[in-house]
Amino acid sequence: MSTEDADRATSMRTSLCGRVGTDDVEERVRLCGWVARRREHGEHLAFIDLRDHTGLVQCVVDGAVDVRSEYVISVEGVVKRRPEGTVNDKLATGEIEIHDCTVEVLAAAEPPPVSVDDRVEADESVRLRYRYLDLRRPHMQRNMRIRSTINSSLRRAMERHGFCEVETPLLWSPTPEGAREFAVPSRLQRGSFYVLPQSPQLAKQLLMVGGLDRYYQIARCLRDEDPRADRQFEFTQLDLEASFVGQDDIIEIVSDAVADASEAVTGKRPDSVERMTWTDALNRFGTDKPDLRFGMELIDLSAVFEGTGVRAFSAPVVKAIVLAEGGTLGRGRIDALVDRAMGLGAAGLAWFRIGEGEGGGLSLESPLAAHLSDTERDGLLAATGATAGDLVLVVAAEHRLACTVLGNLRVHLGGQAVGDGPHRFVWVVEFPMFEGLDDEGHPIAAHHPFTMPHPDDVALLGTDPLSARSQSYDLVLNGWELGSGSVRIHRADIQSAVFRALGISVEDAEARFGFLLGAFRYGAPPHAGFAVGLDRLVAIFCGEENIREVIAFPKTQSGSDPLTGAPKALADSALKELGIRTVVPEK
RNA sequence: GGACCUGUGGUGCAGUUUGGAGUGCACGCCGGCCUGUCAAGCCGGAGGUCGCGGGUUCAAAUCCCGUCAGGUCCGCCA
Repeated sequence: MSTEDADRATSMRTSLCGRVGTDDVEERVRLCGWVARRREHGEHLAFIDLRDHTGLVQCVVDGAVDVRSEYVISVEGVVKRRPEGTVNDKLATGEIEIHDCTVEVLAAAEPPPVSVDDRVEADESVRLRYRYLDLRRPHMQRNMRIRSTINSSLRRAMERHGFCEVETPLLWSPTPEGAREFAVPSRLQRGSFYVLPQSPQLAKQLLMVGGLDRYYQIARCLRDEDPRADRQFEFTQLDLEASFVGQDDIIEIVSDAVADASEAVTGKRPDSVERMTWTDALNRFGTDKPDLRFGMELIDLSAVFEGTGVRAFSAPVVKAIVLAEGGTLGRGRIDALVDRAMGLGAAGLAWFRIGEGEGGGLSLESPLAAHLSDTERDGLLAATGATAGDLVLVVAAEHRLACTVLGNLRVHLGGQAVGDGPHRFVWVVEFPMFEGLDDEGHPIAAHHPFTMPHPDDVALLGTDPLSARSQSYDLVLNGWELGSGSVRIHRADIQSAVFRALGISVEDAEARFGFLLGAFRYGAPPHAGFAVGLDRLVAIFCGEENIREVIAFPKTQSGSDPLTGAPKALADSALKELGIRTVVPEK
């Protein structure tokens, strides 16, 4: 991480706690910060560890100085080398200390309800209630600064590529479809509402029609969907859109930007970013966001069990994963895996412990083993390549389900903590245009209705829409979806065909997206774009498994903010002004 | 909307399985001692609606029901 804190001298301080060193010996300094700890040694000697965002420095003071934990003080004194034998090599400033100190209390403090020490764990709800104290912890300071470093390197990358930063409205127009939107009542037009944008998607397309050529923004997006470890109501994206570009141009630009960010944080650029098709990702990893840090790829056993007599394997697709040395898993653990698979929709999960057979071969141990023919047993062993001590897990189901269930088990069994290992970026391309059917039998847009179909599949829109691929692409890092983008439709005929496939009538489209379609009538350049989820990117670079650790003031899973108490009831007068009556469900 | 986990002095935990007096540990806090500590040390002290409500019982932190809060996940996230 680059920490260029040149000269931070102000009218109140001459240096920073963590920056005072042996070069400053015999210098007179004035430092400001918080009292991290105080160690008393009788009437006329005490040590104060003074903390600011750069670190700790030890101040030697008279025992009469009455300062306590988290007092804000300024200390003026002389930097001295520490006496022989008292150097603390656990401290960056451990070779020196501040002597002859004059201490001024700038603000007294009550004992903090949560420890500011990184080594002391605290419950997250307490941390969030006192987030301002939690943020003082070196760990949170580090995360906030990594986030800032990433932001600035992304901005620099975008500027270098000729992108223009434009701010788009937060008060936007409802476009029913997609994520649930946060509504904002209009005071001047009672009964009407703005919504907070799920993303600046439509705005940035209008910017392309507006001839901006290349737009970017570090944009806040808001979606009223249940929060998770990797999701908050509001989140931040590096949002971008460019004209006269295709998929490869966007992939190149975004790859370059995230490589810059990676280099800014870790000091080295990631290896060239792989690409795989959505179909490959599903078949090999059982997910559209593969974690490439480990193997355990899905193995297709459909051919082995074609026409099988084993009822459990009579399904369109039979797939497996091998858990190396998983044979030692007890029945309890295995049963839990079966439950997990069934919870994900599988009819069951078959398992085979691989053992040493007679005559040097391999044997299968499983409730199903006796039902397998010799050919099936050999086929299973050959296809999986499993060896003695391994555990083979098999799911037989419809194709998509078999893949996703095993993909889930693969991550569950083989996945590592977010912070572990290298950063394995991968582009997943050629997503399907549509995913499944809605209640009325219309295909559901996989990305959004403005996504350009794959050039080879335009004709499929009218005949077999579910087989049509799109020109959309996701960036995946270590199993986390970092962002997605697509080439957009700029031609009216293709847009009509997509709306038709989606079951959106001309009137419907006009009512919902009329402003965009209108804009497209006046000369829309071919354009494409992307959005990088910054919270997730920062979390991974910080080694965090939860994005709340990289957000200054996050909300809980039920959407409240323990610090402010939000959300709260509005005063009746405010409601009246907005023309709102609330209906609270009876308890 | 659903499943599971957690809730015990300011903080982190043990105690809950097998009901028997708010019992214990560590940190912090307050007071005292201490001139080279560095998560200082030693001595003493204060601090509790065992999340909340109900039930079972002679007796509930402990068992049962409900509820609230936090977390993980499913649904949801064009």
